[in-house]
Parts: sequence; C-alpha cells; structure tokens
Amino acid sequence: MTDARPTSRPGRKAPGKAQLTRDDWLDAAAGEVAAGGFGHLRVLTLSKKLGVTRGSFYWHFKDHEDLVVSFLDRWRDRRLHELQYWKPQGGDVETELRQILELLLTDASRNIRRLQVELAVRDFARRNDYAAELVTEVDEARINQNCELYERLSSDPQRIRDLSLLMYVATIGSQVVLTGKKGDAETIRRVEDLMARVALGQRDDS
Amino acid sequence: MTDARPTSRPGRKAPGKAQLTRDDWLDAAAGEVAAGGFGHLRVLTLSKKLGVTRGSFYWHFKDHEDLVVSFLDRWRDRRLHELQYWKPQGGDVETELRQILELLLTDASRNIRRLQVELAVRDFARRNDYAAELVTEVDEARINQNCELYERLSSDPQRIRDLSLLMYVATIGSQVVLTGKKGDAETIRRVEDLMARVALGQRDDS
DNA sequence: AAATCTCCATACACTGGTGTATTGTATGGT
DNA sequence: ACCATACAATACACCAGTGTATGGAGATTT
Repeated sequence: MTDARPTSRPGRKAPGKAQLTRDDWLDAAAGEVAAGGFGHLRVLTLSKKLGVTRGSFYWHFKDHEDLVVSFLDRWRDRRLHELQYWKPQGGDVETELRQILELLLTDASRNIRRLQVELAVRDFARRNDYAAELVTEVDEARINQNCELYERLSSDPQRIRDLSLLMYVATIGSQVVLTGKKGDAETIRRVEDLMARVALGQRDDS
Repeated sequence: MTDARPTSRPGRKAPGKAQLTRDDWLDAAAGEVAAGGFGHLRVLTLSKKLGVTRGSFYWHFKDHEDLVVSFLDRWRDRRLHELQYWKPQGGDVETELRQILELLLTDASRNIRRLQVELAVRDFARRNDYAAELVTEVDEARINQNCELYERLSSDPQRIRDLSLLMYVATIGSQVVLTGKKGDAETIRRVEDLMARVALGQRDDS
C-alpha cells in the first residue's frame, strides 16, 4: 500500500533541475484542483507548471486516475490526521467552543486554497463514488469529534449529535456561501459569534 | 433579450419527430449539469439524449458558451421568480418559521435534481465570474426575503441579518453535506426541528 | 569503468470533443 | 403550386488531451 520510494531524496538534484517526487506532483495538483476543480486537472498543464514533460508524470503515476485517487487518499489522511491536533486545550465550555469555531470559520477562511480544495473534493464526490466515501468518512469523523464538546452542553445523546451536525453544516455552508465574497471577513466573524451564542443557548436548562 | 421564438409551437410536430425548442435543450442540459456539473456539459451527449445530431444544436445556440449563459440566466430568473410564491401565508411566527424551514430542507431534499443543479451552479461560480454574479444575486435575494420573517423575532437590524444569514448557510450546508446520503430524510427532519428551536430561542428576551 | 537504476524527453497513435459548411426535408404562407 | 423558412443530418477540419514506446543522461552500485 505505502510506496517504498522515499519522499525526500538524499544527495540528488545536483545538476540543475531538482528531481520531482510523487508528493511534488500532488502539491501541484492541489493548486489545479483548487483553481478549477477535478474536471480541470490535466497532466499536461501540471507538467508545464512543474517545468517538465509528461514523461515524468507517467513515471510517477500509472495514469490520470492514479493521480486522482492518490490525491484523494492523501486528502483524507491529512483531514483525519489533523483532527488529533484539534483536541480541546481544556478550559470552560464557552472559551473552548469559541476556539473551535474560530478555527473552523475565521482561520479556515484565511486558508483559501485549502478551502477551495475541500469544496472541489466535495463537488467531485457528487459524481465519484470513491470520493463520496472519503468525504463521508471525514464528515463523520469531524462531527463525532465535535460531539465531545457538545456533550458538555446537553445530556441527551440525540440532542448532542443533532447540535454537532447543525454546527457542522453551518460551517460548511458558510464556506460555500461566503468564500471569496467581498466583506466576508467581518461577516464570518459575526456569524461565528452568533453560532457560539446559539450553541450556548442550547443547554439543558433551556 | 427575450427570444421571439415561441416556446410552444402550434400545429407542428406532425410528421414523427417533435421539433425541439431552445427550452427543450436547456431542460436536457439541466439533466447533464445535475449529473456531472458544467464541466461535463457536452453538446454531443446532449444531442444523443435528444435523439438528434449536433446540427440541431447549432441552429438553436450560437455555441457551447451560449448554452451555458442561457442556462445560467434561466436558472437565475427562476430562482428569483419563485421567491414570490414563498411569501408567508400569515399565522404566528413559529408555524410560519417551520413552514419556511420545511420548504427549504425537507421539501428541497426531495427535489434532488433541482438541488444538484444548484450545487453545480454554485461550484461553477467558483471559476466563472458570471455564474458567481448570479449566485450572489440569488443568495442576497433569499437572505433578504427571510429577513422579513426574522424581523418578528428580534428588533436589532444587525441581529436580524445575522440570523437570516446563519439560517441560510445552515440550509445550504445541509444540502451540501446531506444530499444523497443514506438516512438523510430522518436526519434532515431533526436538523430542521433544531433549527426552528434555535431561531425561536433568539428572541429579544433571551 | 561498466552496468544498472532513476528520472525525464521525444515522438507517435488515438480518442473525444468543438465548430462550420453544406445539404436535405418538412411546414406554412401566399 | 411555389417558395421561403425552420429545423436537422452529414461531413469535414481542427484541437486538446491521454497513454505508450523508446531513447537518453546523471547518479549509484559493484
């Protein structure tokens, strides 16, 4: 499954042109996908961008589909892996909630390219079963992760899941609707604040 | 601007094959767009689907771009027009709110094709300026429309707009995340219910 | 230093798609 | 009846993109 070829080559790239790795191609592909979606992912364009010919590509990848699948796999792995670092730092519920929301909204809106890739993957998932699987996997992992937070707001398991889901779809919706629009920074901040108040208002005592 | 050619032809289509109209092509295009997005909108495929050759297409449309632009225009016009019929019927705030939400979530999730088209347009807008304009136009119209409803929950204009925006991005997010997933019907119903409670919890007295 | 391995270049065949020019055929008007 | 019009079929040139076969140069090994 995992490729035996090392990602960082020692003592190479001496002559003039740096040798490319599989990951270099995937990074370049990320740019294309962010800009034009999977439908505009061309190996010819990619090659030009990297300053080589397609001969190089077909050494690193079996074919175009291999690139797409590898790209999706890496995306899934990274999205699942990063959840580890989003573990709450401790503190009361409100500050923790606001931290999470800031991470998901304000911070995310600055990583414009990462956001574009996510939307592209999500769109591609509508017509590609494999991509759909991965997206579902990532969605569920994120929603489950946030459940741990909302457990501190309610004791009803159903309510907890629903709240986590609602907050999640709101963040995704924000990204879809507001990404790249003018004045989005301020708007996103306000939505973020309102979401926090909404979540806190869902305590058991309400 | 508007085409002089009638959409329903009188006394034609006698021989065997029904004559095609510009709208027939756009309807067929909707199917393709829903299934594969704008990137997979091919005039060849469309022609086969309609049982004719491309010769017909190039009589009705100048070129491929003409089809896309016409499609987008029709989409915008319909989305803006349908808002007229979404005027609240009167009644108290809660039932009215629940009516709107049911319309936007449960009902929308049944119109799977319409939903797919909307998501496709939205994705296309990320790389097409004209589509982006229309999507922004539709988004703003919808958000403004819903403001009228949320005015009855709060008196702070800023709060009203934020709430309307939050509810809107939540519906869009639901469509993006939940469309076509298994068990979405029940899930959507629960999210819908939670959204109603959230909105109602945002009254001034809170 | 010879052989081998790694990575990329070059050239070619092939496919699918667009757009255009030309021709064909019903239909309605007069 | 005749012709113009509306619509569609056919055939063509053209381009973008993939995949493959083969060659070649630099580095690594032995």
